[in-house]
Amino acid sequence: MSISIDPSTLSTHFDSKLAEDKWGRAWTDTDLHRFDEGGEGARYVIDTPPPTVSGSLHVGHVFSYTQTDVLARFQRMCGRNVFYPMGWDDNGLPTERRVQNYFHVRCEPGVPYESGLSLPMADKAVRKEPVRRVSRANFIELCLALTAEDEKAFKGLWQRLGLSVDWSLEYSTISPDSRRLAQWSFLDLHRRGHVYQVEAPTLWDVDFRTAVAQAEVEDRPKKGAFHNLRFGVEGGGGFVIATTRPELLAACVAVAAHPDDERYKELFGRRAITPLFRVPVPIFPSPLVDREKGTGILMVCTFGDATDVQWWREEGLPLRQVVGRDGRLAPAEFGSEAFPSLDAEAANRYYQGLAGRTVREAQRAIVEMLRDPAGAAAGHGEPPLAGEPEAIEHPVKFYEKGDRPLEFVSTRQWFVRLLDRKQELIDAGERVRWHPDFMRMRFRNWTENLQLDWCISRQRYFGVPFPVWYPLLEDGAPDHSRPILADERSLPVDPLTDVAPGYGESQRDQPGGFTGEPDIFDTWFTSSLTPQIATGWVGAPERHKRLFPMDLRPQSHEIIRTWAFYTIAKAWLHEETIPWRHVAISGWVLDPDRKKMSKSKGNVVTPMHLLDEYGADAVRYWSLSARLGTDTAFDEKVLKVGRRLVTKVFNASKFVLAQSAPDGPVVRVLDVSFLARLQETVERATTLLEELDYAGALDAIERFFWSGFTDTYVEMVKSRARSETDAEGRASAVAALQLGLKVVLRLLAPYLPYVTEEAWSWGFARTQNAPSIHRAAWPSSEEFARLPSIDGGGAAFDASCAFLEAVRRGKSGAGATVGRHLARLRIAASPATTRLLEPCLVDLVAAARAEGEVLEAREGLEDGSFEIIDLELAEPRPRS
RNA sequence: AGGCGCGUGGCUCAGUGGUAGAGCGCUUCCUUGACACGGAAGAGGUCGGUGGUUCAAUUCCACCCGCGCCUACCA
Repeated sequence: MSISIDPSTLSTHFDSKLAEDKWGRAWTDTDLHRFDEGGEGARYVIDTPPPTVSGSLHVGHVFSYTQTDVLARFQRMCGRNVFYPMGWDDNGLPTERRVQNYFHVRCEPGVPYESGLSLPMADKAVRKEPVRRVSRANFIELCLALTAEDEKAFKGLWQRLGLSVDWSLEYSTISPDSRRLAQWSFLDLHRRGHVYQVEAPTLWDVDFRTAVAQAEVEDRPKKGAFHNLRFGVEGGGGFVIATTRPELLAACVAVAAHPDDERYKELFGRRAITPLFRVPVPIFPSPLVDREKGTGILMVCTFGDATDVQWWREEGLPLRQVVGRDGRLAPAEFGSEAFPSLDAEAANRYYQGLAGRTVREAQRAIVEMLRDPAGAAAGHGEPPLAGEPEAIEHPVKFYEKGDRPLEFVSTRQWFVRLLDRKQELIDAGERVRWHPDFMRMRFRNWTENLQLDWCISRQRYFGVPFPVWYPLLEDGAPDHSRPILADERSLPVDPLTDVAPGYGESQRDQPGGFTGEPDIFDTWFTSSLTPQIATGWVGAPERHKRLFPMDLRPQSHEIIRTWAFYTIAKAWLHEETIPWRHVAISGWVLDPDRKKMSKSKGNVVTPMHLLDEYGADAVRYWSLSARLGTDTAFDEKVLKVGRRLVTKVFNASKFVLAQSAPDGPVVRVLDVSFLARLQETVERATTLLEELDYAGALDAIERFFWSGFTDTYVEMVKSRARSETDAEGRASAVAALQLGLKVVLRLLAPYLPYVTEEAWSWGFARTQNAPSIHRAAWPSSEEFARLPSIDGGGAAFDASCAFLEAVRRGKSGAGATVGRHLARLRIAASPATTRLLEPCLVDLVAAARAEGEVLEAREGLEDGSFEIIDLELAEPRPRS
């Protein structure tokens, strides 16, 4: 059944805003993207990345999320029952920091709860006041309130973009369901023996005052200096060590040099004496020492770096923790058992000038002390500082969201044991298909280099609490060796308000009673469960079984070591499986100078004005023309190209559907040949999309739409589609045009959902019995099956295009426009090409605006090439 | 330092063992009956460098240079 619309009833231009509003609402009202829970057919299950709702949106969000959406839409049109949820990762430090700044507050657990506290955004005046201290419960309420706001903004953007998310599957990582699953995960890992707690040196951020995991650590180049310090040796003599951290001298517990280093060999086994504090420490050999670095001999402290921690363990060294959790030097009593000294009085005098100071301040202070000869290890002689500090630049470990270097601080933390499962995790990573494939290396590389088990406890507030209490001994100290775990039926629990099993509230924090674990989980401990949260997992085991492992995990490459890694680890530890079969890694959006966009650089592009200016379809086009895994410089030109394509789809649809003819089969060679090329495009695009190469598919579709359909075929059959004399030819042309459009619109639908839906609604929605193009079937070869067969397939169409091109070139060379009529036209082609074009010639002559016999065979010409023998313009026709 | 990726017209990016592609920008031209939020034609590249394999290399291999990222590097 062919369609004929009156184009004058349609607007001249496509109004993207109107369409977005109209169709966005229609899709919501009809539950168009709803996953069919009871559906028996093939499913396609997506583990959508829950964005951190930090309040700020940028084009990077648009970019990667659209790349997922196009795959979801493709799969849905292929008839799969698509499970496409959206989550919000709302808990964690970024949120806490945003809430602190937004309301100008700090969480202070000791402060009493203020019922009904709600604060406005802090203005300038408020910011000048001292920070407002609020209780933990109030702080959490503020976090929840602000993230709810932020989530609204994100959801608005997603809907405007046309993400075909099933919003009934929306979740957040702080919701009661997520808390329950995260706590259940902890209990399960505990049951399986995968978690442990230990008091041990841990990477510690002194500003956030929390432990952090290896995955959240990054190195930053920092200026520092080698300080050469003279150490004494018991029984006389001395040597010079080099250190970048002289402020840790009081924490020195040993001295080490390379076992083969002739300079220091005779020192091994003897004891060194530190300057200022005059602490005797062992001198031991270690192959880990680099003879070339510094002076080749170094001091071992509590703790300057990871090697110090290693030596502390291996050599059984004592603990002298001088850097406190707040980043200041803690009090120390020299002459005590922990801090021995040959001259305790002098040591304490020196240390008094350091205690309470920050690490930076302490370094400045101690360097001055070290210039005093009285500080020498022997109590006299040369000053401990040999020469001036030598400035160097070296990498320093920072928490990725922190501002001051991390310290190793010995604290009690919970860990998930991973180091003994490296190989299993690497193998699991190999069983997942990575797109592009080389991203697999990132995962492998990271896993192989893993140094520490996963520290999952954070000394923070807005997050999922550990479902754990501890008994209090008679002296009131908690007994961490006997944690009381929550009953899994009681989850989620908050041990700070819920009572430990077997106790009464009156026993909280009383000797002989219990105390709640105040720590919360690392955010990744919960976000690594997004597949399980989305499926329902323990609460819905049957559903979980149906949906897990999932099909697709889209994400960006910088979080392979966190999100992908932890998610694979969790799935392995809990169920000995992989969480998903495919991972699609999106690239970054870079600024036009190819620099990473970041708030601190101030080069972030926000998306809303782009949607207003170019329309959602054009913005999607920009996102979808970038290949997976490839970083893309933001370029507004591509948005313009997208908008041009949208316009073209709109106009071409209008034209095609305005043609009318009685129903009839496609019979003409040109029409069949055109459709043969289209069919190839369908096959190619389908193959590429199945391989997640949406950008390659778009390229193929767009190229055909533009140069095969609108620039050429439409022009070739314009005349016949309106013919008053050739009824059969007219029917064939209109049928082919409409079939072509019907196919092309569906090919473009996942990319440009709004304009294709609009055009679809003009007729195909009715004739195809598919009210929405997004639930219409993806084009397949079957639709081309009833066409007559012709020799050469698309060859006649290709030759026709080349013919038209030659004519246009000729006209342009003669200074005429495409539409100019020709008084005379003679073109030569090879005999084979002439034969091939014979059945198409009527159309081509009409399209050329010529008359009569125009094509003649000539030996010696290459097949498919044309030579203009004669071309004479007709007199310009006056406009009627 | 190791690994991975990238280097193609002014710009953004495709692509391929056999004559180099698109869009933008640029030049010239056009309000033709879907479309000026359009259209036609044209100029513009020794495909980072050097070797090698091959009848043939921009494509495969080796080395080098430049850029980016990941990992390691706090004495």
